[in-house]
Amino acid sequence: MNPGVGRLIRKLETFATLAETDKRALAETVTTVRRFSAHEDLLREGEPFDELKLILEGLACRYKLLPDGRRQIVAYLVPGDLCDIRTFILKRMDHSICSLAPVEAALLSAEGVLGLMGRSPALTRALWWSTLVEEANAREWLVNVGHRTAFERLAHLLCEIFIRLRAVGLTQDNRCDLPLTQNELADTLALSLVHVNRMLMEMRRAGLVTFQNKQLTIHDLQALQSASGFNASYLHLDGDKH
Amino acid sequence: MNPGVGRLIRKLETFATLAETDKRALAETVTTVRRFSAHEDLLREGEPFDELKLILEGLACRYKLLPDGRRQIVAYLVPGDLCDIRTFILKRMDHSICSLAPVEAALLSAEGVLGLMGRSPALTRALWWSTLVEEANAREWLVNVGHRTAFERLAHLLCEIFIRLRAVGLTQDNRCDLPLTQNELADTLALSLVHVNRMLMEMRRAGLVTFQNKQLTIHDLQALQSASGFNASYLHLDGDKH
DNA sequence: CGATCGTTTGAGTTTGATCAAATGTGGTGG
DNA sequence: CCACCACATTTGATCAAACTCAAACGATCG
Repeated sequence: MNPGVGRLIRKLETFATLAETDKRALAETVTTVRRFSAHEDLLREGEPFDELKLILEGLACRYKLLPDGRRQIVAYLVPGDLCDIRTFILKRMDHSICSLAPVEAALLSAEGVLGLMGRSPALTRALWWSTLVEEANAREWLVNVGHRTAFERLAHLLCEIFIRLRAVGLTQDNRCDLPLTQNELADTLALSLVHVNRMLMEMRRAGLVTFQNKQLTIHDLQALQSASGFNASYLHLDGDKH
Repeated sequence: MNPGVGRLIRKLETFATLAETDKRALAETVTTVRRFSAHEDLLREGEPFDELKLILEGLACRYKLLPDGRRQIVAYLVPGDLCDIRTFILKRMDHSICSLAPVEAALLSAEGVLGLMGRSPALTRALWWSTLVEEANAREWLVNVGHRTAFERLAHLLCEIFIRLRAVGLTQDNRCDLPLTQNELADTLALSLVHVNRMLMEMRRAGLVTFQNKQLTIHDLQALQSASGFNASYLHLDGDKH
């Protein structure tokens, strides 16, 4: 079985202990692994589905387009995240998903996962949990965009990204790969590209953060957190375990 | 059984047909009905729980406080909405819930609902669905606050509120009671009170909307929708039915 | 070695915030 | 019924954060 599924299972197990049989069965729903290049849509608004995508490697985002062509990125997807579990329930996506860097995704049989959910309430609840964590994330972003200054907003986002990547083992010390452009940060934070750039420079000058060549280095996480009012609890990385 | 539960059941049934026994059992989890006055917390961040609250009457909101005391309202709750179903899963609330007007809420036995969910996968999925609709709502608000002008933002919010209230039968023609202050609109839209007032006046002058004495009158819903780029699909009021 | 994409810098503008004060309204108690 | 108070709305004036436009600079790549 593909080892990438392990990240998903590990994530779900921060919430609930799953039976060995469930874990094995989940891993067996993987049909193929597919690669996407950067800036390719993994899933488009309103599209049908017969498979679920699980991010194994790379970085992707959920986004919404406005009539005038501007884009709001509403979430990031890191390895271990499921793209479209909500299509089981909602029938149509109200947003699209796009790779930011090359992505490797496992395709899970929708039928298989549905069947599994029918047999395992524990798994169902674990998947429900994962969507609630995303909801909490969206709410925090709303606060971020609504009530924080540009500097705080950016600092908050960088804290979040770093800590999420650290949780899945994708950081080294105080650094991580972050295949984003300043433009994409702007689309996330609802700021202009120019202003994002200025805030990044300010952070660099202040010795807080360096973001260059797709590498993010956080020189003082503590300071960055308090500068942005960051509190990781909304990420639910520790225990919601019952 | 309390008739107010009917609104919840009707809402859940836009998603899935529920068995008669499930519906009856759900209604029977109601232990009491409790009244809250305006501006009273129904549920505070981090609080324990042993009951679920279902809004029967009135208006409430989810909100988050910032260290500096400013407040972001992140959702409204109307009759038929459950306050805290996510505490089953998340264990701790990462936000609080407060009444905006006097509220009547049914208290459901948490134990009872949990038991019911254990026996009825259909109900579990219906409740999951209801949380996903809230997530979609939060994402749309993120777009609203991030990318729309003050005028559009306010127009969009008024469309949403009106259409949600209409869906639960709480409008008369083009009017509805809306027990909100301009200050609360400001906390929702991440605008200043003064600016919300100016936008409201502008809408009134344009003959689009009147909002006075806690009464909202939408003179031209069509125009208001197109002025704000409103598209109701994120509310999932029609069919996600399988 | 252009070409393309991303970053950086400067100058001027605008949206919406802040501060301050007037006006309106509803409720309470004398 | 009136005086008063608290709260909500309205208006004006000033200010600042972030935007837009424009252009230069720097990498990376075929």
